[in-house]
Amino acid sequence: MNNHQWPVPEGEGVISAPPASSLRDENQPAGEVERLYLEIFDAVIDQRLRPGVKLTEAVLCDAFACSRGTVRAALAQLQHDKIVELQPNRGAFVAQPDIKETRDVFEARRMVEAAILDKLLSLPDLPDRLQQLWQMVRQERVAFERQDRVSWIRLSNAFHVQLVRLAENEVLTELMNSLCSRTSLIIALYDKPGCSACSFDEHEQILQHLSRGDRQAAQQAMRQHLQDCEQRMHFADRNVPDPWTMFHRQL
Amino acid sequence: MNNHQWPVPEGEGVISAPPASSLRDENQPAGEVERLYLEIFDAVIDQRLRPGVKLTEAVLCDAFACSRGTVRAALAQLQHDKIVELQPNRGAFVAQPDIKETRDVFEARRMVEAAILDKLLSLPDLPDRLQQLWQMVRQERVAFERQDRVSWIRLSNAFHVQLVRLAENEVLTELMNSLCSRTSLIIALYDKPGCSACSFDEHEQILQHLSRGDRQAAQQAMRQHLQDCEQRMHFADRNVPDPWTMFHRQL
DNA sequence: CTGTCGATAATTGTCAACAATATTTTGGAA
DNA sequence: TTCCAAAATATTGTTGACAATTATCGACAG
Repeated sequence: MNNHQWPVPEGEGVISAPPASSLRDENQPAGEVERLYLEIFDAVIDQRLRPGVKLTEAVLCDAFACSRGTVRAALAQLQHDKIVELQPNRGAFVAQPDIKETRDVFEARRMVEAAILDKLLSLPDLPDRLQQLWQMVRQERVAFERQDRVSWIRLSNAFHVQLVRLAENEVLTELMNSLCSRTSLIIALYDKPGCSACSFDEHEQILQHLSRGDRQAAQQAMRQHLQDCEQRMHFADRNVPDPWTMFHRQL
Repeated sequence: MNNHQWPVPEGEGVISAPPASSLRDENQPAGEVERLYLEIFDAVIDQRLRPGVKLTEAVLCDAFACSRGTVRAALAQLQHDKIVELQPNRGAFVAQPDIKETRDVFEARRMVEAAILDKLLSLPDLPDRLQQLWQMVRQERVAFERQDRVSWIRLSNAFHVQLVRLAENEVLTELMNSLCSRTSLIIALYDKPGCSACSFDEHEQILQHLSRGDRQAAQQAMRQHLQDCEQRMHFADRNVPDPWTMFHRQL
């Protein structure tokens, strides 16, 4: 299992094997549709499925050996998470967030993550809880140094999600999970590989401020981090995935 | 259309006709499943479907004259929004948020709504935009005075959603929509009808502080408003919807 | 009377076929 | 050749049926 061949927009070749663990919680009993959901979700986040690619139902249910009913259920859920766009009678496409959505997502993240930092700083044992995050930042550095872009994006998201998880609020955790996955799509569309600076460095700084209990500095660092990320997006010469698909989406 | 007979836990009689407009945005082309989604969603928010009630697929597709595939798709989406709980091979139940979830939802709301007030206060033409909200508060008062509990809850939610909408951020709006609907479920479960004080009064105060541009007071009023609402919840003698259902949910 | 086991009934999970819609190809005329 | 129309193909939307699982009821032993 798990070594299917994804539909590729152009001739990008066979994708590498998907990673074992997902960003999302695996608390549910996980039926057939949940498996498909996670499979496609991961593929989009890892950019094995580029934004704008059409997800033909027949291809999917062939790739995963399941019926179209299952595929449709999974796609419906993904649409609800804004990971795919479901056009009536046309089919499902990996979502292509526009400039407005980019602005909204990052603004929401700045708001929510600032509030979360505030709460975290009121925890008495915060430095202890931060241990695992230091570990995570080290992994980020490794992924960055060996140019492993997929792992880097995945770990970068995981950092923010794990940070929220420390607040022990399920609602906020799921919320951040959703925002992070949408951010991944945005990065896939608008970020230039060359420009993706050392964000693990900024993560490290945030951790330092947090463990020192410096509220002001932590807030500022997080705000700057998110703002930097947003401003790395280039909307002019966008990362067009596939002229054929673009044409048929009337853009 | 729209005058179906909902499955009722005990002998609560026939439900009243559902209201015309929904809380949720109706931007999508609205397929068959979207209709079902909204129908069930509204019924839950309006408490015509009480928490814990089982939603049998056959009953639903009989009530709305559609196939089970449609019903399953709608239920899957509702599960994703935490409006219904989908137990594998057991069926769908209207969600019953527990104490922890209640805490988390209200904490998330305090965080997000505080941040939103901050943003709103930076808008130059805020007082103009607040016009429609004054109108809304008046409606709340009317609903409260004629003891129309359903309209009151609906309008109370709408107030918060509309307030967020002024910030012109789609992501935040949808987020608040989700949080408000979950709040409705919580109120249905844990609030005593008698105790639901004059919250429209608190809404009015928030508006006053906002139109005066008094950041400190507005923040405090919103915080207090949400905290009051949360503390009106009584977890001891909970509003048990149906012993039969409760039993089979292993509680 | 209570609790356990087994058969029956009801409900969900999955699938395959059909109808509706959209896309591609084909054919012909300017 | 280029453009337009219409048949042909492909894909999605919907439905109904069947298999798998679970809930209900009744018989029976303790």
